[in-house]
Amino acid sequence: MSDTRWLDDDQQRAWRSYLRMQTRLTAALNRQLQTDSGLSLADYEVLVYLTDAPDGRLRPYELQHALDWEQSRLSHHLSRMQRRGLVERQDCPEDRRGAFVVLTPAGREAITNAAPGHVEAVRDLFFDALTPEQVAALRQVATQVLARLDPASE
Amino acid sequence: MSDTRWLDDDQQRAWRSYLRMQTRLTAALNRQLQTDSGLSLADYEVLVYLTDAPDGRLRPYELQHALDWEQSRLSHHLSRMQRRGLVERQDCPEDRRGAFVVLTPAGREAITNAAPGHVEAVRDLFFDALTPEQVAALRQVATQVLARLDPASE
DNA sequence: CCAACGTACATGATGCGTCATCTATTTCAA
DNA sequence: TTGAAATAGATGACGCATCATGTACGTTGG
Repeated sequence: MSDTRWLDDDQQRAWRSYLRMQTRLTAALNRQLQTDSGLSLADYEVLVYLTDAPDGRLRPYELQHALDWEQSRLSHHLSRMQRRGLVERQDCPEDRRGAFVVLTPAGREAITNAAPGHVEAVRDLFFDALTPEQVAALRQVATQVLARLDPASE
Repeated sequence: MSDTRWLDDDQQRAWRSYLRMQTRLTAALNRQLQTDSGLSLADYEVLVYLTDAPDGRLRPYELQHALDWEQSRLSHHLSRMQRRGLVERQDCPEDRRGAFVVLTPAGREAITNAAPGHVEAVRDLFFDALTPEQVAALRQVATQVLARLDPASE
């Protein structure tokens, strides 16, 4: 109840463009990964962090913070990846509540095979369409919006 | 097999920032809409287009092109919205394969109630974080990436 | 010491999105 | 005109994401 301040035409157009880019770009990247490697974007990100970890092994909560995912999303996702043989779960002796997620050889192979094509696609569809200045500007935009979303991030 | 050209550090950082903004921003907007109005972002977009149509009525394929959705996504989504009483389906006499989607009074009420809060959130989380120049730059970025994704768009 | 509280993780339900596939109708060309 | 192809739409299966909740273990203050 009150006079809502609507978006002006420029803002509307910018917003719609942004939404459309987002939808299409992630769809395209997902499709590329899926058809070329049988992985989803989410799989890919999980595997990246595991690959960079010592022994390909992390506590789920570490992964969760690195990915900025909800806890239950990660848990469900790890279950599916485990079912497909990409990761394993191990008990954690130091904290009996906890666990470890470990990259399996199949998981390591999957990310190794997937990475070149995915990077290629990101470059082709995104970076090659933009100037370095635009990339820098976009990064700045993202940073400011993130600060707005989560004032406590840093 | 060959020397993949990886992303440099700036590109990596920009890419991660972008992905994180995307995830968090849509999550925040979805949550706002959901808790304040019981609608999802997808519901909202469907209702917007229906509201702007004569008699609140469109052929599904028109809606599909306007939204830039896959056909089956729309069909499933309309089924869910129909189940909740937000829209109805009607037969189309001119093309017996086809149909109409019509806004119900409940649907019209839902979008009317939801719009101010949603616009407010978009403004607050997005536009208020950015300068007009940044908004223009982002729009340009989206346009270029979209052109890259779909050379035949226009 | 132990009760209260916090943390690590799992699970079931449900909505969302894609793919593959199916049906019905229209269109178009030989 | 008729058969092939294109178009409009629905549906089932399945992976993805969130919310609510549950369980087990650690931590801490009295």
